[in-house]
Amino acid sequence: MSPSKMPQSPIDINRVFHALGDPTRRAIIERLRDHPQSVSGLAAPLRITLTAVTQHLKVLEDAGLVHSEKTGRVRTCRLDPAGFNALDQWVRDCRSTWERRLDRLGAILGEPDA
Amino acid sequence: MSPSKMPQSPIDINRVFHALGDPTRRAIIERLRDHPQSVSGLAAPLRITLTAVTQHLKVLEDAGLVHSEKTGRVRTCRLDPAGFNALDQWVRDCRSTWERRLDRLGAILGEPDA
DNA sequence: GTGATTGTCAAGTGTAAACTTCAGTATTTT
DNA sequence: AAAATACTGAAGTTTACACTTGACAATCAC
Repeated sequence: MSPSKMPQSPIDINRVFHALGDPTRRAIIERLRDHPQSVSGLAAPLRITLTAVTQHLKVLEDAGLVHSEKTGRVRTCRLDPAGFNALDQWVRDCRSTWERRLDRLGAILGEPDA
Repeated sequence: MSPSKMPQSPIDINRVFHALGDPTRRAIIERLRDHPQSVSGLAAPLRITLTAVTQHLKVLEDAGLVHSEKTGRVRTCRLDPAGFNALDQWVRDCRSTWERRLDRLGAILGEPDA
């Protein structure tokens, strides 16, 4: 594993959920779904200061949900698949467990006298 | 649509994310993955009071992630698919948008002179 | 250069919410 | 009936965090 290939630490699902727990941050994410945005571009429709947006972006980046890079004086933000993959995995895990339970239930119902 | 078939209001994704934003509540959910539990059964491994667990359960139920019913003096809690379906849908929506973007990118790269 | 745009940092405020305590209500056990 | 079990409700505390202000840094436009 080349160290140069590990820019961000492995996703902490804790951070992901905390990040998504805030409505403003989800609003930011849904804006980023359309296309990458600058910080002020993201701030415009939200009724909060630029500073607040920057703080939200920090949380989203630490969660691996957003990636950004600064070119000149403008920071361009885009969605980062990493966090979403982790989230998807968590949901999948939850679902798989109880589908297994349903399968067992189905087996029992299917063979009532086994 | 029979009114008797609509026991809980439609899922509010806002509540779902808020509910999952707390580590203790996710711990509760992961315990419920194994099998249904009583309130005190859930409280045992957590280092908080029974009251706190009850409060967390209220949040989880309002989010449609947990369903419970009281029989005698014991309340039995189990996972509720409704909230998880809504969550899954949200993740899917997010992912689909940017995969469409990747498709467009792929199309452009595939036909550089179209 | 001057001035406008774009963002960052440090420090403070205010509120939501996670948790506690304590008192109370049903149920089950003996 | 008395005691234990399993919760529930009201009210207070304390911490976390969303947001602001104000000062500053860097880049672009003129």
